Amino acid sequence: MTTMTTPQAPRRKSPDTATATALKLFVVLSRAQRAIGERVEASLVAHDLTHAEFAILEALYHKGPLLLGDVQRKILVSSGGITFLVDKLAQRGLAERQLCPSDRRARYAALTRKGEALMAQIFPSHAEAIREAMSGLTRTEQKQATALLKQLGLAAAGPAKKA
Amino acid sequence: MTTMTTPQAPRRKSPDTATATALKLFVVLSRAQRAIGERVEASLVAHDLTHAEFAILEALYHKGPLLLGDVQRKILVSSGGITFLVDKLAQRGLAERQLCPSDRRARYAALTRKGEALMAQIFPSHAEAIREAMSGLTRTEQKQATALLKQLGLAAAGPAKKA
DNA sequence: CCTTAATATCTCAGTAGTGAGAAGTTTAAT
DNA sequence: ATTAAACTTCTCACTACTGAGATATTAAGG
Repeated sequence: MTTMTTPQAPRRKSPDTATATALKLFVVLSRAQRAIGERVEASLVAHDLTHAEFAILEALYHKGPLLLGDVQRKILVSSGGITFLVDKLAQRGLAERQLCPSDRRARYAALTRKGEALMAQIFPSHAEAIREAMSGLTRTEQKQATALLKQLGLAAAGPAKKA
Repeated sequence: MTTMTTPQAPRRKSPDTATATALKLFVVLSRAQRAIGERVEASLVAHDLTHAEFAILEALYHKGPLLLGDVQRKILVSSGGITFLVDKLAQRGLAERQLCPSDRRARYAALTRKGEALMAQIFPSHAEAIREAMSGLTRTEQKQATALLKQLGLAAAGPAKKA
């Protein structure tokens, strides 16, 4: 601590360039996702919705009633999370559970009419907020980025890591 | 996948294609970041470090002692967060606070020798985990993605939103 | 049937932070 | 010096979940 007067730069040896390239991508990926996410979330707080809550409403809005497990896998929350989130939406009258006739363990989540109406009202401005948040890239660039990120995400999510 | 009009059951009217392009990018960006983040985090749990904790250690490891405010801005946590996180690292003997001679409000965070040793041990495998997580793209593709995401992130973080 | 395993949801204690406001300090202007 | 404004860190109540285990149901095999 006190005695350690570093007389030189505290730089370590730089990693090899393949790793350096990956590290750089990691940083910009994290920052871009964060910046975009914050802008999009700002368009939801006015309606008192978290990103996960909105994601559920959006899934139900575009696909109709879904089993809780399917919603869970689609929006990537934990089992406890989907129960909690659907509870919150149900308490607000935006969504409801429905029985599954063929499997009594399972439940559907579905929008109520109020939930439908809310989504019809706010989805367009949400989409517009995303379009605006992405406006740092041209549409062509957005498509390039989409292709690259899809490939990256599938490779990272899919195969288990190996040495 | 450009303009297919499917007048069908729970399908809503599709957004214009500029918005559709942005929405698609939003989805793949979120998913890629999540998949990558989970893989990288898996390389940290073995050392009982969260991503934010590691980010602090990494900043101090590569830059030497930093004012708490600078660390906060660098790793993008709240003011309460940086206090909390440095407390945790200090309790584990990995980091410590130091007085700032020129400003008695401020504190430096710095690695202890134990923190230095830990980073020297785990940083290489962390970098390798990132390289591995990014291996779905070639290095050329990684550089393209980095350029696009940097542009996207800067545009999204920088200017305040305007319609 | 009965047993065992697999699956779907729920419960609830725990986690990793956030954010508003407080306290102490510095700066600039009076 | 005095005041006010701006800054830096800290406190703490709160949030939005996670994840392990519980409960209920279904599926497969003997």
